[in-house]
Amino acid sequence: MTSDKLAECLHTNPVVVRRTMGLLREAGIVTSDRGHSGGWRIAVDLNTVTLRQLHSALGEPAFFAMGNRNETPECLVEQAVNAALDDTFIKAEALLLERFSEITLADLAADFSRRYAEQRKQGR
Amino acid sequence: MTSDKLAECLHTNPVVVRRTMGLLREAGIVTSDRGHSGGWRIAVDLNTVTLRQLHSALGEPAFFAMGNRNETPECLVEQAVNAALDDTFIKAEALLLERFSEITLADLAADFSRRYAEQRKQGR
DNA sequence: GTTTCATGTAACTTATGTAGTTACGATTCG
DNA sequence: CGAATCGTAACTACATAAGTTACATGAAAC
Repeated sequence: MTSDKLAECLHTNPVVVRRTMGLLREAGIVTSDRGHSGGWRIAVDLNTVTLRQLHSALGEPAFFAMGNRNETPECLVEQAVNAALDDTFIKAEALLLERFSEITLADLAADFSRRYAEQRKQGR
Repeated sequence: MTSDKLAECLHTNPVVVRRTMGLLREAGIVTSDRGHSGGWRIAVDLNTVTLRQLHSALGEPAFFAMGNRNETPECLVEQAVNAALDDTFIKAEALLLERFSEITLADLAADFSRRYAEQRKQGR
């Protein structure tokens, strides 16, 4: 699929698509071809790609909105707060990563197919 | 403590302090007094205030950086992704809220005192 | 009662990060 | 060759949060 087509599907811009897909290509998850009949193609079995791999490929963006903390503050109050939160956030992140590594693109594809069949059955 | 003094401690601006502290006042956690020898005062026992209450008082800001999802998308792919993520994020949020409700300001104060004593012992 | 010191709050400015856009070069296929 | 497509740099637009200014309101000190 071309960047233009993907951008249309995602309601965004072809360049944004290329930027993001480029990261997936660096991780070996997709390939791209230039020129006529070029575009993006999945390079691996959907069963082998997990959300965790995608997250990693995309640069491990922060899970938490409160992650903008100074990790080595001089302030003792800040240190105490960090100590209290670190443990909590580390556990929550571990939980998220674990779940992410359990979900494959094949799972999502299967769920999509189910929803698609359901929608057709209802005559929409 | 005055907003000016707090702003200095927090390396921010007095108006920002008032905005935030105002939310805590609405929740009954602090009081404010105008005029001479005015400022902010804690209104409750530190043992009774949890991080969860603070979070709630501050308007329950989002925990997750990936929370900007359309909750009722037409797109079936989006629906499938949401279904996969919702469960995960709900569990993680529950974990965070649970931990937040276990941590009191008294806990933080105690940890601060410990750190302060430690620092003094080391002659800093 | 006037002065001084505070908060309360509206309005505006600044900073930051992300997404979007334009432009054009590089490459591939027909 | 020429059309299609990605690669990428550079710029713009936008949204959000923080910072700032300004001034009104209220309370204590003298």
